Amino acid sequence: MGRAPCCDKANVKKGPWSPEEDAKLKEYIDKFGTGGNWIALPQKAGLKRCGKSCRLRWLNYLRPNIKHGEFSDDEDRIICSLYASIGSRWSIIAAQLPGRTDNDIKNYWNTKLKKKLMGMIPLDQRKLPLFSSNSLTNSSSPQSHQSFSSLSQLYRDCTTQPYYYTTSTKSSCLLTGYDAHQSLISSVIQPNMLYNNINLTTTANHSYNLQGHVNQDQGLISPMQFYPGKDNMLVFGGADNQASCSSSDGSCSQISYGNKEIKQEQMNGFCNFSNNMNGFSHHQENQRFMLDHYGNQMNTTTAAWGANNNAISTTQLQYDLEEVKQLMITSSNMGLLLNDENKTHESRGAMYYYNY
DNA sequence: AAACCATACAACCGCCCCATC
DNA sequence: AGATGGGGCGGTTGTATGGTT
Repeated sequence: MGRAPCCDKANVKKGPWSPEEDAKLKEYIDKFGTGGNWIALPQKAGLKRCGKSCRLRWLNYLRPNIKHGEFSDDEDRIICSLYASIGSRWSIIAAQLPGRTDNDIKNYWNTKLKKKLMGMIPLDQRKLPLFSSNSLTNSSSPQSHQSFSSLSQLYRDCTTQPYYYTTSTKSSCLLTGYDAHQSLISSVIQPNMLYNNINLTTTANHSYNLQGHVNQDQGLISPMQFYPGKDNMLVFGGADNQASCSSSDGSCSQISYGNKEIKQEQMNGFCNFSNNMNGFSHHQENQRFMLDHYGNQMNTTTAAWGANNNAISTTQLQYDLEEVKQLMITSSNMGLLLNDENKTHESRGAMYYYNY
């Protein structure tokens, strides 16, 4: 048995609001407020509208200081950045943009911004290519501890660096890289977890060692939050589990991506394997890798987040557009990794929660 | 000028979660 | 414990507007 409707659907007006209705609603709320009861409000205000419709009209259009019109570049950046971090939680995003409503931002995202960003990512880069385990094991030794004072360092160009770092914190690591075609790939590596061919262990001094395991016919399947879907649409995460493929011979015809099954024809470039020991060498020329972690700095953010959902660390917003573009691809599964310590592996939209 | 089409935006719907009574 | 209402979301629809044929 479903819920009782909030109003008599047959006797309420629907469709666009007239100026008279707007005036009635505004006048009533200006005088008496909402009274904390939207359902009863329309009758009191003399409106033949559903309470929810009144609420929506007020919140999205009539309340003071609503900003309409073009979004600025700064607003674009904030929306992209937050979307990459927290997914489609429009109300939280709207809270960072004074005068903008969640509905406004949602519409803007769906009709303009998403397309704008898609246009910025060339088709041939919308792929998730090979990330050979060989590239890890070819590194002679772990690098010295690498700490990051700001998230902007996340996208440091590691062209001249070896392919992994150890980190000095207790969080998981985000491993990202580019293949020979400059396509971005990314993976979350969790402590003491054999992840495909890569193992992350904690050392005595609480640093992490990231070790690749040489295996002739296996590579790393990247649990990306972004992959090329039908009609070249961007598809963002939204799954319970990371991508996985148990095939050991590279003949995987289907992989699971959370609750989605992605068929071979859809995942061209998504799942790739190194089939020979020299798999790395032919990528070496243009390959760039970097390993980063979300450590103490993000934990500070976590504390703020826990106290106030709207408290987004400003440092998280200081990306240039290029970084935002990459964030779109890389960070949606990491953004909440430490944002809410009380939730574990909850799937909601494009977001992941992990608990350590 | 009229018909058609694409786009942007406002608004609605159904569902869910949570707080309150 | 269950009912109710507020708030939020994704998805969708309706309408106005502007461009093209």
